[in-house]
Amino acid sequence: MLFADELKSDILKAVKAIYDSDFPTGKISLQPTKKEFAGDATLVVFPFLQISKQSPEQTANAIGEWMKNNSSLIEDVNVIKGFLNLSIKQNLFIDAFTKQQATNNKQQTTNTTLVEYSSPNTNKPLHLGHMRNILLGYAVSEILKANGNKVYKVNIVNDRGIHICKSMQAWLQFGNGETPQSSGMKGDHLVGKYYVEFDKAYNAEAKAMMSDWISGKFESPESEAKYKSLIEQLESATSEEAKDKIIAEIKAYAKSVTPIFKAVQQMLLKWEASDLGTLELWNKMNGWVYDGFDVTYKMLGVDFDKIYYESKTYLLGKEIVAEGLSKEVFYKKPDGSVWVDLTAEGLDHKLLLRGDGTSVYITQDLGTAKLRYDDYHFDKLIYVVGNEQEYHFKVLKQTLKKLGYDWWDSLYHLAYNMVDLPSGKMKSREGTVVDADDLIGSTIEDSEKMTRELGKLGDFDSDDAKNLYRIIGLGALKYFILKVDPEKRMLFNPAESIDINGNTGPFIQYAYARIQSVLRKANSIAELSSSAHQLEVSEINAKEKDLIKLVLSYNEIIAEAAHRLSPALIANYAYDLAKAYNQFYHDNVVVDATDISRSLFRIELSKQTAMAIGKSFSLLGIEVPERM
RNA sequence: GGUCCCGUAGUUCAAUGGAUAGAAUAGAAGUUUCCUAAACUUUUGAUGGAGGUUCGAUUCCUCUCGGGACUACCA
Repeated sequence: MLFADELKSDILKAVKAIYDSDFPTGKISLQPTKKEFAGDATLVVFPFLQISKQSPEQTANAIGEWMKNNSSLIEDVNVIKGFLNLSIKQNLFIDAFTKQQATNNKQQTTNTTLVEYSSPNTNKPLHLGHMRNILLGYAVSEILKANGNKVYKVNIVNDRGIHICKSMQAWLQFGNGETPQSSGMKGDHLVGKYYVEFDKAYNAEAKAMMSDWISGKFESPESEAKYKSLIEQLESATSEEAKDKIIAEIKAYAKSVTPIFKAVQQMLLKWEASDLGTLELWNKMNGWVYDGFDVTYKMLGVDFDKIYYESKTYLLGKEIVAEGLSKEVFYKKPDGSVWVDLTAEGLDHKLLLRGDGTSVYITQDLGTAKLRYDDYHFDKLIYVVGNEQEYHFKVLKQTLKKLGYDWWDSLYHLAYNMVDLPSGKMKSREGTVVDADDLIGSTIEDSEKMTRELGKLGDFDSDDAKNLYRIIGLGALKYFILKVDPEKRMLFNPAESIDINGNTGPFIQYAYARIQSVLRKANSIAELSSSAHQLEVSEINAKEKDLIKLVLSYNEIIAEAAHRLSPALIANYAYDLAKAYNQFYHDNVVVDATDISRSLFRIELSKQTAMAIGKSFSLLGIEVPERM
């Protein structure tokens, strides 16, 4: 809050003077005064009652009286119940505002922070869930940067494994050599298409196989034995639940022995053996995907300082596992698998290495965490990952702790909840995902439609207009996602698309564009631009004061948002600015040739407001238009 | 079963333990001689339930009812 430190210091003096008692600064509760009451800052006096031994009103009156007589900050006070409302002298706001330009004091820290976000698989295009991740990761990075941290944005691409082999196999079987060029499809969509093709073929083959089994035809003695034993279990199962479980097991088994799946498994083995043909195909298809992702990342305006590839890092964790074994913090089971016992930490036993010596997800994450520490010696490593992986990150941290890495507590899992559709959860298998590129495209189309309906095109040429639709569409989309607290599930209705009125990106963009228009008008008035007048006002009205307060709280908001890793805070701040400006605008003539010093002041206020909006939005990765 | 997250106007979202729980949208009613009406003004309407701690609880604790996630030799 504005002047909080100065006020607190005076309040302490008051308490000392009246009650002859020292009070801990941290326990002073100061908050902005609510709109309905007179004043700028409100002191909650309940904490002082122990010292004062008086009623809340009496205490508030006593402190208020002292402040009014002795504090150089205070103009007036009023008491309502246990709340002391303090009115701060107007000229302090004016002074602070006019000095603002010179003292844009951004705190500098030497903290190195890594933010990992996006982390896509290379077998399908990005969807709405990824967008929440990407926008959150980018915004958090920018906010930390603005607060003086040294930030590196990193991405880890899951470019290897069974999933990409599925797309590759389907492409070989059904692709007829189709490429992004030949099909005109974006590379990631093309590869995603074959992932779906795989799933179709896979299910069809499994179904055929099961009907063969039912009619007594078996492609191998192993299947026959397995099937018959499962059927026996099914017959002896008593509960519906147990039966369902066995049926699911039969289905899973059928899938695992389909020809297409066996081909995929072969392919993975060949990949791991560095088979040239397989690697070539893998490189080719991953290349398509990267080209596709790049388009989407660019469209979203996000970037990375370093990209890690799992194909290069997936073996790293094994050394750590060996190290843990030698330190005896891990243990080996008779089958050769390696485990860590985290029951003392309230977790469970966790597998770190398979019996056959291959690594699992957590093995890789141990490895990449260490690699990153060696690369950057970070003070903090923030993982932007869905909250369904909370358990995973707890295990990861505790395991690193057990290994004795003193940076284990620098890892932070920034968890976000899933995005719901009106029809329920998004499921890629059921085709109920909202594709990121489609969504961006349709939002931009909507903004175009909206703009045309409003007849806003004016003197825009077609490139300008196109750019504007893009800025507004993306602004609406990004703001919509970022204004929601990450921990909350959020509901997204693609049919209704994105709001463009109300607490939205375009509302704020509009306020910005309007200010630019005001500033253009100001420039066109020769008297003002050539004027030697100083920025001088002695009095301000309520709307001006509201706006000044907001503009001046910029640094504080950034610090708070960085502390809480909360883009939503910035989004709300930008909205408050836009709203306060609109209200200010309707109550005041900004550019008034008859009152030059007043105009200069209001123009400066407009400028500062626009800057604050622009900076806030740039932290969120949202562009702001010069006109709209 | 165990662990974790979420329940706030019809709807989508806010609220470091503080005042009469804010916005937006939808509904009702207004405002364009003026720098952008994608704006502004007025109005109707909510903390799942029961206890507890506190001067004071949407917030903290316990129980309960709903929704979800995790609890894989998948990543």
